[in-house]
Amino acid sequence: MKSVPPQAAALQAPGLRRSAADAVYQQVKQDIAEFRLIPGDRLTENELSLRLQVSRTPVRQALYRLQQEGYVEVLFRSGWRVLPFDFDKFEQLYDLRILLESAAVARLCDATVAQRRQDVLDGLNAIWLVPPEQRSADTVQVSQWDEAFHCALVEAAGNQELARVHRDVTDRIRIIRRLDFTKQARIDATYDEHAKILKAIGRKRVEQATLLLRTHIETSQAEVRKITLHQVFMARQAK
Amino acid sequence: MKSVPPQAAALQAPGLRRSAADAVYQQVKQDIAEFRLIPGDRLTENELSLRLQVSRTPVRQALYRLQQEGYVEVLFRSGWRVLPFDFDKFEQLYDLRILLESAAVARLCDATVAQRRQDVLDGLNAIWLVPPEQRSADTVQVSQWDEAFHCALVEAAGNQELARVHRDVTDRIRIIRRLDFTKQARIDATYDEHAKILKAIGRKRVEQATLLLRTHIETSQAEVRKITLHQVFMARQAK
DNA sequence: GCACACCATCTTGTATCCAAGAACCGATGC
DNA sequence: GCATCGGTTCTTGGATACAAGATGGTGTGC
Repeated sequence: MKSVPPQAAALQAPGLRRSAADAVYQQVKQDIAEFRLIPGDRLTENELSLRLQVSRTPVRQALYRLQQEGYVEVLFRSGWRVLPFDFDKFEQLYDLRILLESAAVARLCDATVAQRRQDVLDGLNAIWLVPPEQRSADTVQVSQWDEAFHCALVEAAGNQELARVHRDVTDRIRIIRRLDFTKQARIDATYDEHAKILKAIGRKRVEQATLLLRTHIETSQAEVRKITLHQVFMARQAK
Repeated sequence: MKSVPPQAAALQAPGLRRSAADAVYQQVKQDIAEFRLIPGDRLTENELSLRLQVSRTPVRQALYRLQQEGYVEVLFRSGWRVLPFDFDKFEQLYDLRILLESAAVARLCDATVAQRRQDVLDGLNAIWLVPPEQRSADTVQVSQWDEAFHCALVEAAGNQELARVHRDVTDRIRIIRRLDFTKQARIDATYDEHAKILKAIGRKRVEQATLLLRTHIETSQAEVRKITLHQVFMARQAK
């Protein structure tokens, strides 16, 4: 008989061998992003290991990884805490995001555009350069596409390290960024602005493309600035 | 693999309470940076725990952290390996560094310079704006000051997230960057260029300061591009 | 009622134990 | 001589045991 340690079904991704520690990491990160764990919440390793049916070892591995990435902190012999909201930090992450994406778009406008980059741009055009009646009204869908849009631009610029840092930033602002996609007006604006940016890149207008991108992100940043803790709580209740 | 002497003493930092896992992390990272562990070297958790006189638990914690930061990789049930040199990656990290530091310096030149930033600049001036006869000839010292110079500029710009990413980049390129400070000519150039950059920042010449900085880093990048694996090995033998 | 000491409980940090599989080495068949 | 099979050792991933200290509640002195 094959002895298998008891594990929650959610931890066994079919066809994808990942360690228990990875599974715990993904789960907790998702719990934070989807407001099941609220910034400021306390948690213990025992609690998590009981809930996810693994021992403390992979739980600890996951928590330390999340700590390094700035999601949680360990209180010496006194449990863990999901880091409280720090609006300054979001502001700085948005700043960093503008810097990284502007640089990426500037490079995309360069004369020497590889075929692979063109493929990426074609793929994005197929999503964002569509007639108004073909636009998606699904907020979750548009939210995911928006992330993918910005990540794809950076990936296509060719610097993997830059792309990695950008992915980290994307992960960290996700929790607050998604609150920006609840209004239809913001979705429409996103379609309009992404279309303009793509057209500018296609015509290799460096100045125009970077300016449009910067304005686009700053608009989102300004919206996020209006978000209050109260609103975060409301979004959680709605789940 | 070259046998490394036990360094249990280094694990007991007096007055500084840090966990065994932190100590192992620092030790291994330093071993890599100082060529005691060469890219490509294999190592096992048992070996490390014996050498550093701790159990496998903190060793594993440290290794996983180093893996996340891109220093080592785990081979499933077959030990660990210091990641081989990837010159493309260094190139990309230098690119990213130029981007981050240029942005920081541009902000430092802004009209609204806080007092704290001025303090940082004064501190840097005291080191780099000295008469030629007062310049340090100690390559290790200058190498450390060089790192501190660039990090201080970024810190002073006020975006902590940007500074954090920049610190990570600094850590990752250290191993190859220090090979750039073996020649006296490069040390002299560093003094000259840092002085020019500081003066430009002091006069708030944005264009001039960022251009000088970019050229300064690109020079270093070009030197690094000439470095071969052979040279890395030589530097190690000299230890 | 209130401050304080003390003790039981809880939590993380570290050590050790076990399971599953990779690697290696030697014997064996031909 | 050479390939192959088998088992022994080694390695990581995970589970459990133990240690040191933080926490919180309770009882006591006043």
